[in-house]
Amino acid sequence: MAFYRTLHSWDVSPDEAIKIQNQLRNLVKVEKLVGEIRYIAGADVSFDKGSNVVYAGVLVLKFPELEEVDRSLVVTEVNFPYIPGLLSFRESPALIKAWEKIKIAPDVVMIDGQGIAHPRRFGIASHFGVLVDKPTIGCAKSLLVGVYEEPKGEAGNFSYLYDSGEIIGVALRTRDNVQPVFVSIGHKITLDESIQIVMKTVRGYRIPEPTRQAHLIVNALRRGEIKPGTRTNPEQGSLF
DNA sequence: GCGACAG
DNA sequence: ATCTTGTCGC
Repeated sequence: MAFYRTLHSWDVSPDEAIKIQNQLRNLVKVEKLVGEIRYIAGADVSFDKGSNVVYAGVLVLKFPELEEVDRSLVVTEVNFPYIPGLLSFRESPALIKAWEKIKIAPDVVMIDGQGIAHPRRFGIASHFGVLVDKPTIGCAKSLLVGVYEEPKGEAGNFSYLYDSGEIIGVALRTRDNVQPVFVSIGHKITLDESIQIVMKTVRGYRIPEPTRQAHLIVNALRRGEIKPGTRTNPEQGSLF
């Protein structure tokens, strides 16, 4: 039963959603991580074609081993459409439902989407971070806003992402000569730490393990290959 | 008005 | 996001 706070309704119009973002953006904190990282979580959602059924999941991995220690998978419905800049209002409700069932609260959460690399500096990673009051990192596969120079070809190189003259994130090469990912601060973390953590959780694929594993698991859930629930669910047997 | 636009 | 086989390159 991980903690989270309700700061607003999800049953809002796009215009109201924008107002909420402009209000909550002031709650985002940029600060160094406190203490060592013991657990890192990955969160993602999956959909069927033109369906409003959402399959959401939060996976908790031990750091730096990246072995799964907890998971929460839920199936719900959504009606808010996908609108660039308002992704959080479509995916966060389901992610929060999965989050509240987690037993092991992670020290940092990696989310498939932008953090402050957003028009109003309040992408889904920042929004989710503020709601669960945990450090979060935004790791997106494509660009939403900003300009950047192509980073050098080898893994580990990055170039800053700028928007309106300010640095909002980086284009980070996680694999040699492979399309970079876009990393930005979500909440309660620094950009440097975010970059380091992403690189430390990359295991041979472009996408770092937390979000990659979360993506694989919610897709398996959508295809009916696995059932919703928690790692500590009686129906699923014991932990180890 | 035109083009861009996380998942 | 999702629909999908083969194909090019390290």
